[in-house]
Amino acid sequence: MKKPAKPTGRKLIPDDDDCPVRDVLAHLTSKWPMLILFALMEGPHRFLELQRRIENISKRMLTVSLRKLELDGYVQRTVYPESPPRVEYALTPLGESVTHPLINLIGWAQDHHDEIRQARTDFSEKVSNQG
Amino acid sequence: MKKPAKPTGRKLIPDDDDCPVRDVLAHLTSKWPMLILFALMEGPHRFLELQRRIENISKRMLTVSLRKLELDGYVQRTVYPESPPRVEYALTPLGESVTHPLINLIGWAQDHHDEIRQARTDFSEKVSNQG
DNA sequence: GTTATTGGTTACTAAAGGTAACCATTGTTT
DNA sequence: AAACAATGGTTACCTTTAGTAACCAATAAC
Repeated sequence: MKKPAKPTGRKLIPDDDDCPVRDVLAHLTSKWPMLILFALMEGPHRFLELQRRIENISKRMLTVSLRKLELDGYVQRTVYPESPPRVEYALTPLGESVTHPLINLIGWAQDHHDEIRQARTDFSEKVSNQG
Repeated sequence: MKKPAKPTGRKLIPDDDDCPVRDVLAHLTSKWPMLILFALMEGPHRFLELQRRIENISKRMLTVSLRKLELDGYVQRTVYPESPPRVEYALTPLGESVTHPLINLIGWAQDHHDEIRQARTDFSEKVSNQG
């Protein structure tokens, strides 16, 4: 059953699967994947190096996030058959490519962090004044 | 109890609350908030206009996402005391400002969407070949 | 033989995402 | 008058994701 035509405006995005916002960015821009990509910008890292580098990330979340980044082609995982095992994670060309728009966004966030925190304070005060 | 000094590398980010990635971007870049910001770039919208515009978003998710955007100062909510009620959502200057880095990111995602889907296919094949 | 290192996995709980039904108000249709 | 639609939500509920702590096998050092 097709959806009935909606009266107002046109669709913002054609379709769930074809929508880069939903399909690409939601994977990329959540908390841990972004921090992992930034760590890897400085060169390949081993698993526990990444964990030590990114405070407060658990092994599980690191594994899960790295797998997602590998799945989408941002990160290359290389296992060296040594003992204890050595596993290196490195950016692919696609991963390097995406760091540029992400760096812009990070820069914006740093520049406006105080402003956003002020907005949160103002909002709380406004709400409590209104009852 | 303070954490013992970690031996390898320095911290990527000083502290959870001071980290713009965790504090700013994770709020901003998830699926619905980004789509809402893009809709509002074309001008103020009413609640149900937004819902019709952004396919598959429920009223609850729209409310929740709009409240977050309002809290962080990206969106201004204005109630006109009419009946039936009229509520308009519009970008603040901060909200307009953040659209620029977000548009870059969207552009990247559109340009590389096929590449990412190919990477997913390749990864699935690689995994199934390895057993 | 206990400890530490490696790179994870498993079982579990807490939080967020998401749906369908409902609400009060007013205006329009029957 | 009764039913229906439109407004902008809220409530109760279920599902999916995020996140934690404990555990694992293999090897080397003490």
